[in-house]
Amino acid sequence: MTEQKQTYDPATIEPKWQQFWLEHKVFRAKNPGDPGFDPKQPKFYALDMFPYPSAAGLHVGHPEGYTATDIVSRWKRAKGFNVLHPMGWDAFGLPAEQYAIQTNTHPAKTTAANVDTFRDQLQRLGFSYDWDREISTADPAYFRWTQWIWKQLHARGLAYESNAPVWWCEALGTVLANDEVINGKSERGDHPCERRPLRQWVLKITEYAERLLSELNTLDWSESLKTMQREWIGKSEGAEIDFDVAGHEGTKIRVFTTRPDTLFGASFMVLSPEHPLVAAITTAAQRGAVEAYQKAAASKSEMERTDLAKDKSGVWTGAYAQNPLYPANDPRGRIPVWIADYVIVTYGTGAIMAVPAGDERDFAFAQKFGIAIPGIFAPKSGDAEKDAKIAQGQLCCTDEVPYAAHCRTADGSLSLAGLSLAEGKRAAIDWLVKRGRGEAKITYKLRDWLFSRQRYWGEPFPVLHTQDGVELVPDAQLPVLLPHMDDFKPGGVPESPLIRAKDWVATKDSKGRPAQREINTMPGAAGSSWYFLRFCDPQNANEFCSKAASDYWLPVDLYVGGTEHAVGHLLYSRFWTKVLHDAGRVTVKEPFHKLYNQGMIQAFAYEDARGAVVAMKDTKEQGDDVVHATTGEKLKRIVTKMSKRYGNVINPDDVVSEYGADTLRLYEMYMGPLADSKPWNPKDVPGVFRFLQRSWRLCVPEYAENGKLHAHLGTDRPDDAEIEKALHRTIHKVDGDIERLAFNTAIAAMMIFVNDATKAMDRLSRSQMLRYAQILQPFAPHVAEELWQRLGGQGLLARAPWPKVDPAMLVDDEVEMAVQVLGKVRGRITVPTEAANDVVLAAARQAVASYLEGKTIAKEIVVPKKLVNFVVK
RNA sequence: GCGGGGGUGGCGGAAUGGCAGACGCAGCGGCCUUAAAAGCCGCAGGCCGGUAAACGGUCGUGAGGGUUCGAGUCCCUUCCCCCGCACCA
Repeated sequence: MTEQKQTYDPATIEPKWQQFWLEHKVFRAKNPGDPGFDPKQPKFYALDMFPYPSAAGLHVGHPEGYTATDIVSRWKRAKGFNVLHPMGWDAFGLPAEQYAIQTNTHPAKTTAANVDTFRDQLQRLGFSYDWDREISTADPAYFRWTQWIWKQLHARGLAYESNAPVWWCEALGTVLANDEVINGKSERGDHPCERRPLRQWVLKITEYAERLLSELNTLDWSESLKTMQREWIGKSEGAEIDFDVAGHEGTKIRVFTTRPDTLFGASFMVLSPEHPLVAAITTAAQRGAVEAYQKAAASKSEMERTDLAKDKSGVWTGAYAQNPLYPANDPRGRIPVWIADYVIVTYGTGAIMAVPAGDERDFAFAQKFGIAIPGIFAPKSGDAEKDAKIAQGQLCCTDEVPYAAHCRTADGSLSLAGLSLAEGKRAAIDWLVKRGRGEAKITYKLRDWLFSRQRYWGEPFPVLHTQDGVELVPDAQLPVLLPHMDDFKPGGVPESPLIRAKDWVATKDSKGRPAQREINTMPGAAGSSWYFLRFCDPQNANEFCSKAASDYWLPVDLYVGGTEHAVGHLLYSRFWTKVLHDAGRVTVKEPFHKLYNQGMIQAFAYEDARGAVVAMKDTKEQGDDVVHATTGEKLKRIVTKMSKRYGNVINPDDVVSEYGADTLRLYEMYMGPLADSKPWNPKDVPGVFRFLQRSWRLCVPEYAENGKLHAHLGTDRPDDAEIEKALHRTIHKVDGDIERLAFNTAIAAMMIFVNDATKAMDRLSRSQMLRYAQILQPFAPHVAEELWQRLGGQGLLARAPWPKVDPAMLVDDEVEMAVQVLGKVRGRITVPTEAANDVVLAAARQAVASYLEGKTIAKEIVVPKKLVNFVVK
């Protein structure tokens, strides 16, 4: 007999099962038409936001969301669902190209290497992906269809070339989309950007603004995320109004306003400095000042412009506009036209009617430049002083208040007094429409999607520039491949590095005449805008995704990822899905039914008295404190992002080699609620490892022949009633907690079970341990599978059904109830669970008799199975 | 400034308006061991009283008020932190 120590050793268990799962394609999802596909089986599509395979490898943030969807996937499989749980690579993009420039390695090569690393790392974590569905956006077999979808957009008039100003980033050598620029700096790298006119491909996402907005309501997304999208789309309802310009017959300035009802209070007008009419209407006397202001505004970066937001600036053009409400000779209708940079050329019409009485910004401007502020409201709030100020235009009012009596035209055709705000708007618009001076108008902040980049490492456009204009590459000739190049350095404005691939650029059009290929490439978000579709049918060589496959799998039932894609990726994916829906290619209108944002995994760092973060290598523990290693200064612990600079980055590989993948998965789920940001605490990791070890120990004795279990688990024996009850409760709790993505409390429940079971070790039955392994499986699949096998479970645990909960096991015969007097617990009683109130009360009175003595009971409250409260006097 | 989320032990966090602090970490005590580690068993919010234990009292979920028999949870006021948007007419 060879007894040896049987320790829980993830390093041997985990690779064994990973290999088994992979080789036997255990997690393969069947599509309609596949052999063995069962149409009666319900489906579940659990999707992760696929990673950009960076050279740095996997970050501990990745497995957080990935573990969450994996738990749900494994649980759904056990519940009888056909589960689609795929993984792939968002492989085109700037970093690979930047890296290629630095190291002179082709991005295809580095990307392939990074993908291999990521795949290895993910496979070491035991995720139940269907690896037969692995896709990469940089794979020609994939981007062939990205190009094809782009052609669909083009065919529907949704892709066009534009020369409008776009965000140009000198440091990155490319243009960027609106959501890639934050406060005038690039999201990636934080480089300054500026607006420049360049020829670009643009997608008409604005045509879908209304649907992108209204169909948000059908989705199971967090309110905050929906709000972010709503605000990004930025719908405003109002009117456009034409103003004549004095002395410029036929010239009209059109403004957009959400408050046409305040037209009576318009006392000046503001054009953005870039407005096309500025030059025409500026008087000779003002020309110098106006041009100087325009020049200054143009040279200011967006950053500076917003920095100066507090202080209004502007210049009068010398021109006057005519308020359409007043007759031409009425001085109230003659309003000066200014230019100011608080009016943005790209929003609305780039011009506003300024109503200082009803708009804070206009009020501030009027005050600064001494422009009249005609009062237009007659509020009756009870605060007489405030009301008077508003009436006289000394105070700005943006709330709904009654209109002043003088808000009426001379002929009485428009009179606002007595109307509500909504009625006032309606009346003003009707009046303007009738006279051809304006119309109701809805405006969106959402801009069209700038869809080209001056870079090498992206999808080429299937576009030829011929002498007759743009010609598209026929479907049969897709994909248009990237040419091989050795030098990818940005070529500067406006050429992408592709311009140097002369043999590639020079080609022939369909008539055999010389033509040039489009040298811009698609942005990173192109491939990720439809990958969830390709996962449904990843190997299809004839279509981007068969309708049968997308009809079956879509929408995604659960999509988990970071909040950083709130407006970019998620909006673009919704847009493409809607376009493909309109084209009759997919049935769903929305791709992602339930979306869940995981929080960020942060880290501890230590800062000194000056508030500067001290790198981890310069700190040391001293008793309960952490001090500066050289100066000995006591440091303060803070929670911050993981950063190379601070030296507090946790590498998932290290955690796996020290504790195993099951521990990593479990720890990340145990840290706290999935949606919360929370710091990684290395000291907490052994806690969940110990839990797995205790789970192991329930089945495997410390010293035994290899593979041997506790003797009592070798035979079938009746289940101990107490343990059985605890087990059913645990299964029930874990079920409910997975459903609501509360993995931390599910794990806590299993810990309680293991603690109880450890104390009753010799009463455990094999059946109980098998069921425990089943509920542990979604969280810690390797150790669970190993225990299942050793216990002689039937087949593979990964394919075993979820254990049944007997509702009778969830109720006790007796319950303990707290007895309160005036809300304070003064005693406890144990009564039959279904005891009548009077029985409960009798027991309760007895339990707290000493507190009731000499008092009158004013009220008795019984909360069944919980407590009794006596209100006494 | 506007919008959203949040403030609970030494730390991460639990709590359908019903016994605050589950579970884990760190801490303390014990068992095991020559010893240590590991493991196992147990204790553990603060304060006051009690030689001590049992126990008893009292305070306690950022602060202040309110509703309620009862509030971490609901309402009002206020402070602080995080995220998003930011002159969008």
